[in-house]
Parts: sequence; structure tokens; C-alpha cells
Amino acid sequence: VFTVGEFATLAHVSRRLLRYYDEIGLFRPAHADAATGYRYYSAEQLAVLNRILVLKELGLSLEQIHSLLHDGVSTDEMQGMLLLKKAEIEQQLRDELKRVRMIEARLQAVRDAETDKPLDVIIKPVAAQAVLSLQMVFETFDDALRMQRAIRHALPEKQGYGFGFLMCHDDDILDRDMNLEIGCLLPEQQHVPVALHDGRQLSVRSLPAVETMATTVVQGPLEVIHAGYGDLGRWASLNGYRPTGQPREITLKMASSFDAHDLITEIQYPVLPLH
Amino acid sequence: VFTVGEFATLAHVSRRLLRYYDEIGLFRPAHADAATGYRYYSAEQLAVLNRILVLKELGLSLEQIHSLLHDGVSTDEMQGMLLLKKAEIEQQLRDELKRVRMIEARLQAVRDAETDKPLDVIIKPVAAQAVLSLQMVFETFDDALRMQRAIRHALPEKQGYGFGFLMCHDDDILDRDMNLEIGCLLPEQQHVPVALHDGRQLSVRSLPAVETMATTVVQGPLEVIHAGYGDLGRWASLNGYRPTGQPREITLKMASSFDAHDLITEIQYPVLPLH
DNA sequence: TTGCTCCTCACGTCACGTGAGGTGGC
DNA sequence: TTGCTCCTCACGTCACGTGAGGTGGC
Repeated sequence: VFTVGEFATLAHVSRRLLRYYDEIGLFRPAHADAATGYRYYSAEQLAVLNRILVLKELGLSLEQIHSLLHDGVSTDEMQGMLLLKKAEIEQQLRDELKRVRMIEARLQAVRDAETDKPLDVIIKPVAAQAVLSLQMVFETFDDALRMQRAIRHALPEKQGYGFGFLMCHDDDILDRDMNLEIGCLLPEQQHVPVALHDGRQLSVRSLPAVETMATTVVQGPLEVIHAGYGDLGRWASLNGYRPTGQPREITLKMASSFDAHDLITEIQYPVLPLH
Repeated sequence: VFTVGEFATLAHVSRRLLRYYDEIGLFRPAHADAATGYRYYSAEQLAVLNRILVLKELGLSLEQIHSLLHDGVSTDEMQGMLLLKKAEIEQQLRDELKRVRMIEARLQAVRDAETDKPLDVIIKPVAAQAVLSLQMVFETFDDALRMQRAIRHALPEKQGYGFGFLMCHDDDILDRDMNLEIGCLLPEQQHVPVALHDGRQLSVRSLPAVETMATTVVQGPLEVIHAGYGDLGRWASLNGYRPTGQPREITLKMASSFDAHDLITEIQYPVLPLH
């Protein structure tokens, strides 16, 4: 019969662990002195403790181990728990592999671009979104900018209209004759079409939800936004993603001055993991 | 300018996260109303938060991220942290792969042996250990048992002698003419040789430390112990280890009766990972 | 005036590590 | 009698989630 210290030495665990397992009822000493509180363990118990330690090594929680040992679980249930745990660990393995790839990509980015900062890309699900917009082909980008301003003025200020929105419907990024959709997000569902001065109509439609949207935030004028699209594409291929749809951009903050250095835009690119 | 709720929605994080990051000084709102305590975030800040979220994804702690952002760290230091983190994750990957192998081995054991329990094997480092022992060739196992009893009686009871100890010096497990070392562990270093009745001497020597010792606890008479050696060997090969030295056994509890059903023995087998 | 958002505590998480402060056996 | 071990609190960990209870703006 052994004291905590002796038993801890035998089992290569800490005394605290033995007291803790006693406290939570997972592993009780064979005998405890009611007067002094001293715990006494038997040699037989070492086998039991070892079983607990092995199950812990497998990644099971102490609560799971408790139910395995004290509630009589069947062989099938045991197998179920082990298979479940195995699946969990395999998911973790995939996550960590992804993490390693991301770190490598970032290391590369740090080395490449000592001057400018590496790109921060967030993958997130984006819900379906109502927009009020107009789609047409613009000869030049200035035409598109003029339209953007016209739309802004056509909307009554602060009447429940959301961020500015732009979506490119060309397969490639062009410099002229671009097929663009311009408008704004709608926080609420019910909205009537809005007419512009030139007779064109903004119409309401719903952007589909995207499960894995690669997003990044850029600050600056159009050239910066333009560069952002390219950066995002390169980031995707470096990090194991493939573009899979039309990118969007959302104006989080409108430019206050002509040079648009304080224009803030979130670029969103639907992607899929390469698997 | 956005409230917590709005900014949280934009960034796809919880309000609690934003308040927490404020509390620990990692990410403060651009402006806070001193009277009401209301937090106000700017569009510019979304880029900063995204950087934090990306670094978190990489596996860095909030404290590390804090120092990355607020203490001006050099490119080299940044690379150092990333490389360190990468090495950490790769170690974790190895650990989890091992865990998966262990789970698979245990699943197999559960399927194979529906009747008896799977073996619980603990890998632990064992320190160098002084022993008082005698090594000789025994014709039969009964001879060895007699010697074990003789040694027990030659030792003054409770005078600082430890557990009974047995080590097999044959390369294979034999049934006859076994080269065995029998004795006991010595908790303290200083001990004189002990003479037996037949004139033989128990001598003091030091067992070397073993870094990775596969150990298991068995309860029962000799046949059970014998089987344990075999089980331990099979376990090792199933779990990616290779035996690499002489096994030892330690008597944690002596048998009280002739059938020895309550004899408790720890079998120790030095192993090395197959890598 | 009624919801909605905002705020600040404060507890819970998981498996112990690490003292603090005090008592019993050789 | 002096160390050594034992005991029971109780705080800290890491990054928030989850209410509780109360206040300010449309």
C-alpha cells in the first residue's frame, strides 16, 4: 500500500494529478483515512491508472474516460468513441497542415516584399445579400465612376441604404468596355426600384451566398483596388484555393477627397479549396 | 464609424471578441465615449483587425500578436517567430499522427480480443537505478523461484530494500537454462553486498537509465507475466517501436498465496521509436 | 413608450501547476 | 526535536461564450 508520493513516483505522474483525479471521482485511492485525509493506493490500482493514462494519451477527455470506466460501455460504444476521436484528430491534422502552408506562404511574402506589408486575407462565409443595382457595359472606368456618383445622388441619404457595391461580370479584368454592376447593399429586403435622372432603373436582386469567400481590405484609390484583385488571386493559388466566381467589392468608406487615399474597400473573391 | 455590433458583423467576429481585445489592449476602438463607454470603430480598423485574425489563424497567441503589432519587430524577428511556430505545429503533427496510430492499434485490439481487455502500455523514461542482485543460469524456473525466496529471506525486513527485481539476460525467452538476474531495487546508493546461506553473494550494480521504456502492469502468476512479455513485444511493433535491450520485471506486490493470483508485476521493455 | 443595442461585471471552460499555510509520523 | 510528507484551499492558465442586471438612443 502506497502514499500519494510513492504512488506518484511509481506511475510517473504528479501528486497533484492523483489528488485531482480523486477530487473529480475519476480515480479514487483504495483507502482514505477519514481522520487525517491521507490517501492510500494499492498496487492493483497502478493498472487502472495506467489504463486512464493510455486513454488520455489517445486524446479522450477525463469525462469520457470516466464514463468508459464507470458506466459499463459496450465494445461497440467503445469502438464508436475511438472512431469519433480518430475522425476528430484527422480533421485537426488537416487544419494543421493548412496552417503550415499558410505560414510558409506568409514567410515567402515577408521575404519577397520587404517593403510593403504582406496581404491579410480572411476566408469567411458570406450570406445571401439583397442589392439595388444596375448592370451595363462602360466604355471607360471614368464612366463607371460617374455612374457611381449618379447612383449615390439618386438615393435619398440615410434611408436604409447600405454600402456601395461593385461587381465585375467579365471573365477577365479589362481596361475598356467593362461589364460592371454598380449599386449598393440593401439591409432590408423590401425595396422598390429607383429611377435615375437619365431614365435608367436600379433594380433589386439577390446576390447568392458564398461559403468560402476570400476577402481582403484595401485602402486607397482605384489602382490600389485593381492591384488588390491580382494580389488576392495570387494569394489563393499560394494557399491552396481556386477562384470560382465573380469577385465583388464593397465600399466601406467613401473617399473624402479627390485623390481617394482614404477610400476603403473590401474585395471579395469566391474560392474553393483545391482539396 | 461603426458601433461594436456593426463592426462585429462586418468582420464576422463576436462583440465579445472586440470588447475582449479592447480589454487586453490588443485592438482598441478608434474612439470611445468617456461618458457612456460606447466603442466606435473606423473602417480603417478593419484592415488591422483582419491582420490580427490572420496571425491568430497561423496559431500565434494574442500576446505574440500584440508584440508583433505594437513593439516594432524587425523582419528577421517576424521570420523567427513564424519559423518557430511552424516547427511547433510540425511537432504537433507528428504527435497527432502517433495518436492516430495508437487509436488504430487499440481499435484492432478491441476487435481481436472481445474477451480479454486490451493491453495498457505506458512509455516513460526510467532513471538509472541501483540494484542488489545475483546473476546465474537456472536449469528450471522453479530453481529461480527458490532463489527469489532465498534472497527475500536473506534481506533484513524493511531495512530500505525496495521492490523485487528480475532481468532476463538471454536474447530469446527460453524455457530451460535461463540466464537470469534476480534481486531487489535499492532506494539508496550505499549498500554492502549481502551473503546468502549457500555462500553466494548478492552484489550491488547500477541499471542504466532508459529514455523510452515501454511498461505494462500485469496481475497473476508466472504464466501471465510470461504472456505479458509477448504482448508487450506485439504492442511495440503495432505502435511503431522496436525492442532495444533486455526487459526487466519489478514485483510491486508479492503473492500472498500459492496460486499467486494477486502477484502484481510491472514489465519494462526498453524500446526505440522506428522513426 | 417600446424594443434594440450598448455597457460592465462575473462565472465557466479543461486539466492540472504552483504556492500558501498548516498538521502528522520518524 | 527537526525535516519530510501529507493535507486543504485558492489563484492562474487561454480566449473568449454566456448570461445577469442595468442604461441610452430611435
